Amino acid sequence: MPQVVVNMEEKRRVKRRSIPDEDDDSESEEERLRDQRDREELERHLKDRDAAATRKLGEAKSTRREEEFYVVFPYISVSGFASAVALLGVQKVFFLVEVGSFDVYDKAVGGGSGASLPSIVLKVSRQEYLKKREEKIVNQLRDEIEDEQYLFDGVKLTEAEYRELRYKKEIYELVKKRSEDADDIDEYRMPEAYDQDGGVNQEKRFSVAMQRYRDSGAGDKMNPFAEQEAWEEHQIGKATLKYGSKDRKQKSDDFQFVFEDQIDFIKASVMDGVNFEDEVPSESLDKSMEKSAFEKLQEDRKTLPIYAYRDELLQAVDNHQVLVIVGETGSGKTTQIPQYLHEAGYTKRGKIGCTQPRRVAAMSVAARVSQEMGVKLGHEVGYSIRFEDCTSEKTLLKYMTDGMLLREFLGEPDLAGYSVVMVDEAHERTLSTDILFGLVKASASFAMEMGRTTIWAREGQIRGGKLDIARFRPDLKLLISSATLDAEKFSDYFDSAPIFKIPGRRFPVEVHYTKAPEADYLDAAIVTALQIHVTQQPGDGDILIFFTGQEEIETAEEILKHRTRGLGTKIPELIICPIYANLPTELQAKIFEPTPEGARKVVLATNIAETSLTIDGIKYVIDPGFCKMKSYNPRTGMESLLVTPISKASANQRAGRSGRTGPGKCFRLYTAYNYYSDLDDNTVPEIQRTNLANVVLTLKSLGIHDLLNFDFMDPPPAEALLKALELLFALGALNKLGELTKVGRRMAEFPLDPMLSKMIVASEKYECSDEIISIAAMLSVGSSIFYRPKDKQVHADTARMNFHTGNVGDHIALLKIYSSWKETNYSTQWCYENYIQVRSMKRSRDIRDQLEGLLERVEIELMSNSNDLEPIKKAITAGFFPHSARMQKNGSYRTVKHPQTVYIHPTSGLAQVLPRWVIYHELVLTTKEYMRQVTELKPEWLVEIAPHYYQMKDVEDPGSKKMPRGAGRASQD
DNA sequence: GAGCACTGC
Repeated sequence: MPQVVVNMEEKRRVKRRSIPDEDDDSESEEERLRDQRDREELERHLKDRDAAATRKLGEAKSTRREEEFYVVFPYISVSGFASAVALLGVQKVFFLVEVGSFDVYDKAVGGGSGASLPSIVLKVSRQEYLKKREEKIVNQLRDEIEDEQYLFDGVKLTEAEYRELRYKKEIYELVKKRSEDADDIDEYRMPEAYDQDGGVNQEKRFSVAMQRYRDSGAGDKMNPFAEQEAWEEHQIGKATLKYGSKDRKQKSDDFQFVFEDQIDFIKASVMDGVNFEDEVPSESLDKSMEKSAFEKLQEDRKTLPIYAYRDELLQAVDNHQVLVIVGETGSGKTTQIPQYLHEAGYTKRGKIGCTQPRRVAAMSVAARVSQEMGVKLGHEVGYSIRFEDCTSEKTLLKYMTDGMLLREFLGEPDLAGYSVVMVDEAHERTLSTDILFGLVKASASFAMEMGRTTIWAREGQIRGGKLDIARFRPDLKLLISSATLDAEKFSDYFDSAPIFKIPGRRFPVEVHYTKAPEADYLDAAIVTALQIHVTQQPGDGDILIFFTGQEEIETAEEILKHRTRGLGTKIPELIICPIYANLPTELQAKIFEPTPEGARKVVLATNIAETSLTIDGIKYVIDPGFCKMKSYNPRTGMESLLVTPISKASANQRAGRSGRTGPGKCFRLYTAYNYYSDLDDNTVPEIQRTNLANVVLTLKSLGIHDLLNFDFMDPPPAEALLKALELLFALGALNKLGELTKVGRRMAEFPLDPMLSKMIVASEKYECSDEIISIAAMLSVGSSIFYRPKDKQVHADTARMNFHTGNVGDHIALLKIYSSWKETNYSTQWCYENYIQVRSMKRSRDIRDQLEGLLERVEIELMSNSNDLEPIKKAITAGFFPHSARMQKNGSYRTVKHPQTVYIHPTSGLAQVLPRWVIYHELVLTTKEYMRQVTELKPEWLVEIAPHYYQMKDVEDPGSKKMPRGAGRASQD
């Protein structure tokens, strides 16, 4: 029976593991010793093949030819074990693994007896194993190759065909010779029971074995050899031919691809499937056909795993103010919980809000729930995302993006309209959820200090991390839903809030690791994909490979095309689908097209496929273990994108992508040891690696003064906070006491970086708000405006330079782009002609519209002054004066305030012009320290606009400035 | 002569 696991018991268990010194030493000591033993075993294993650890390509590859390797037998019986030992010439039992758990090494057991063993990993001799495989090659190749002999004589071959054939022949000779030498084939015979003629007819033997395997099905645990056979078959298939194939040429290609360059995987664990067998009961299917769609939806609701927990859940919500809900994918938590709460009457006291990290999620979930409730979207059920508020007075269930709720917080700090707030997907730890948590907790602990009475706090009264404008809301329920890993952490953060667990529904996923680290993961990924493609039935599932970015995806695409080119029908068709966020939308659609019969799709994706979009039909996931991650250096104010190893949470998320429509497999291009010891448990939360200027402004405008003591779940580096405070002070958003000024209050209204907000606020003075909001909108869509296809780079670049005539600077160029587009009545054709991405332009139009609305709110008149660029540049300077740089003699630049050497980004219109003084939008660290989006300015503007920040000595002639201190040049020189 | 993972307001 389902049960509420509210749970001190559960908590204690986990505590014990993480804090070993606590009360029960004996057990943790034992655990520690066991861990150590496992570790030692593992390290020994690693030492055995230490050459593998090299980063060099050649060496790493050579390790694939090691003399010993490991075979995994899951669910094996004792007799099965004995047969396996005999069959494979086992040299050593390496260790035992419990299947069905990630904690392979954690839970490895020492003994080998017992009636039902868990999985066994055996160390076998490669040579022995090869012999066995080769015997099969001989049988299958012989006839075909002999058939082809005549080709050498009569027919003129192409070079490729000739080599192919020769290669095949060589292998044949080699194999034949070896099996003749080793006249001990019988030693490797399949066990008698599998061998109807007791003997020599190898082909029959294999087909019998294969038949048994097919009959028994992959998941059949009654047949101890089923999985083993499947595994072997897979191994054999990888190295040789597709079993039963009639296409000769295909086989030779297999050799070309896989035999030479094969990657060995160890199946290490299985992510258990949960409840995947209890789909809609079949007998109810017929009945439901007759019912209305609405009734059917109601029935579907009852088949969700969460349905069984409905009453307990409502009880738990009733009893606790904060509840952490652990619901795995497919449990139905996002759609059902708000409905349950509504049915239980919570909506009588106020709305139920449910936050999502992504816009599409908020929209689609709302649409689904409105269907289930039989109401029109936007009435009782609605959603609210930026640019689109689909709610009304009637709305009771409101799905929204987390950033949207944060914005609402600004206008309504007690969330008066809500009776329940549910933060979904909290484990993703977006910037907004982290801030929301801090805010809610501050208000909750404030409530606890003040007791049960409802209290209005007077503004400014309470300091030290507590809200001063929030009203205590003892009736507000907070639900936090998260994936398994983080639940304890959330619970601890919210003063041991109870945890409610709901099982999910997904299919099991086999996880395979490489035996040795792969030095070139791009190549390894491609080889693995081809291995899968060639050896597995087409049509059984598509492949998803994770890469770090566009460039990698493009090269992978080329290599794949190159390797499959000219093979025509020799291998099943392979459809290559690249996907990344910057890919034009019409090309993105390709991945959602169903795979044609007899073909296989291979999707080359960035992280976008990890959470943001789901592709049906994926059965194989290849995970090289890297992604690009933004990091921010608060000291230099420099951002950079670094290729970083992913976290365990990420790796599991990726693996799970293969088990959405059926059992899946995940091939990790790193070793199990890497996984357990090198990968972090969780990705560093965004709040710890980003520029906090906007966060600080938001919190300040909510009346939170003491940011250094604000209770963040994972506090950001103090340096980043101080840097943000310093910047806000310089911009005039905060006064010397760190309090929000009038300027700051206006700035906080804009959903932009504070420097952009300041630029807009300052545009009032320079009477050019119309132009400035266009620039701000263009700047905030970022760098995806220009479209630069590989084959038309020159055209794209000349098109771009057209906007730079007169060396007006990048900001003005962006303005020109926007206004030209507007003049063509927002023409798509115009965008194509100028190599500009329509999507980005539409987005900047949306942002601009929003900003225009907000101008009214902060009472800034929309004024245009397009003929004179100087006021526009001055307004930009008013926002970006801390980002000034001066040219040095060698053409590099030096930032004025916190001196460091930087360069103009080559894509800038001013890259060749090199003005004496520039102002830049952002610093990025790529191959060099670059300033992106640069505009020329007059140095005296700095002193005029920001006298508190610059003095004359900062901006005078470089000649005097560059001299060392006290070198005798007075500043008046 | 570089190179922009992904969200969100």
